[in-house]
Amino acid sequence: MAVAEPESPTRRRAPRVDAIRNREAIVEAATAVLAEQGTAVDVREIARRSGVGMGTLYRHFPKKEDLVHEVLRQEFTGWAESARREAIGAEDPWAALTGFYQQALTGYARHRAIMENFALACSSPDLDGIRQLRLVIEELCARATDLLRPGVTTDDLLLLLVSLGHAVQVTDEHHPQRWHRLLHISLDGLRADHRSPLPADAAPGTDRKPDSESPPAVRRPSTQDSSAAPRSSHEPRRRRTNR
Amino acid sequence: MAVAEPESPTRRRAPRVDAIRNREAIVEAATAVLAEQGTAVDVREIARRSGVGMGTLYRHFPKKEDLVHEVLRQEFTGWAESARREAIGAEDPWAALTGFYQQALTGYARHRAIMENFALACSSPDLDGIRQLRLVIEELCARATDLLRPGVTTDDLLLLLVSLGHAVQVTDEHHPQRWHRLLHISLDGLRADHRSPLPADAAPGTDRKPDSESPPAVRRPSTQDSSAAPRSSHEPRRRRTNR
DNA sequence: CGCTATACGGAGCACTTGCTCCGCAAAGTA
DNA sequence: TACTTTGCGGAGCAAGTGCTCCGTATAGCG
Repeated sequence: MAVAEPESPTRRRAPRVDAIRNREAIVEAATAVLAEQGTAVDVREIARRSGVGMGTLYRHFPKKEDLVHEVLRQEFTGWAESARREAIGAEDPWAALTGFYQQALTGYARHRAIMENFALACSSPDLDGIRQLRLVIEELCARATDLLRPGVTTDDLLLLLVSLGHAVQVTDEHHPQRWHRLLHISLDGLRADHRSPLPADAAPGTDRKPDSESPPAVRRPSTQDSSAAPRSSHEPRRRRTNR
Repeated sequence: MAVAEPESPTRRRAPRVDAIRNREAIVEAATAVLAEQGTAVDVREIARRSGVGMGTLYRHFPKKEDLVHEVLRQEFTGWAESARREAIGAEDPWAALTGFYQQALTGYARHRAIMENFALACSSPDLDGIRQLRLVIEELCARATDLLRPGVTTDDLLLLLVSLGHAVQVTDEHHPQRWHRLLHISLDGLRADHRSPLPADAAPGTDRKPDSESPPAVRRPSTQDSSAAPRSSHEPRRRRTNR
């Protein structure tokens, strides 16, 4: 079957300069808008800010998702690179770790689209920048291993980052510095002077019986819900004999 | 001016039984749906699940917001009551505190609408249930004050709750137990054996210069952005002389 | 300059979602 | 039962949003 020709005989012209300029303007505007408002923005807003029509935007990025992906790719890659530079620069492993959190929470936790996707992407990183970021954290974790309490994993550090990132967003408007206290507390909790072992990640044979105690009345939103519900909760209630 | 008459001369009939039944069905369905999907649900979905038409739903709750508010009121109040019961029941202050977090994160952190509004509502609690919840935490904090590191406030505990609640939601699908490790770490960081003082909440004269170091390139989404931007970032780029 | 491949803009389509309107059914009353 | 008041359902409106279509402009090439 015909493979996409690596160098077609009928060479396509190089892209026009205005096309290149427009593409860059779109990405630039999208970066700002996605940082401010997250991925829920109206595409028209991006088009307006970049001074470009909808047609132009959609030729360069056929789906909104494509544009978002491109922006996130750039942002995460840039983040990973600067984080790696800082990590290499610091000689004290603990300072490197705390510095990483400071940088991340001060600089990136307010980027709405980044934080929206960071959590998702951590489980299945489809973006290369995220993989690189994970590598940096792995390295920080490895270097500080003697200072960290035993059993702390890269995933713990990542989840802490996501968790604190949310705290930053939540407090940003009214108490923009409050998250520092939480970071301080968490980092202290990570230190090696705590000998008590951390609970297992996935608990196959936990001693907590599934649903016997505290959580009252709030149903699990996910699947398995139906196992406890008397009827499929998506089915409309039987309507009373009307009219 | 005429106050709403406490007992009008023309007494309105009591509401019909079917109206009462429908109202309850709506609230019940809305509770489930809001827990599962958050406040972004389609109102039609609530109507369908409660076996009621749109007209009925909107007579009982003229705005979607009214329905959401009613559901959240009930949920937060129930949460606060059960939390208070548990807090009173426990004799060990530390066990009471950890038990509260366990209950909250196991039972309520998966309730999407609750978590959406919890953060917002903590700053300006418009719901009575949230105020009650805060009181419970205040009490837990006061009772455990000797076991907590100096300077820990109710707001710290609340922010920690919001932060960990997000961690629960994020990991719920693929690693449903992982948040326990983070809770363990955070609680250890809260203990009294840490003597290092926590950073100030709002830092009026912080020694960190505003924008001199780490945070690279990510613009603050909120106001004050314009102070650094060369032009109002909401204004479209000057279009090139076209056609 | 003239020609053509390339790129552009924005009206408009399709779909979603909050909410309304109104003809009709049913509960309550006598 | 006859009648009034209250309540009901769901089609449909208005506004928002992702995306397309197509007539027109322009960059690049000779």
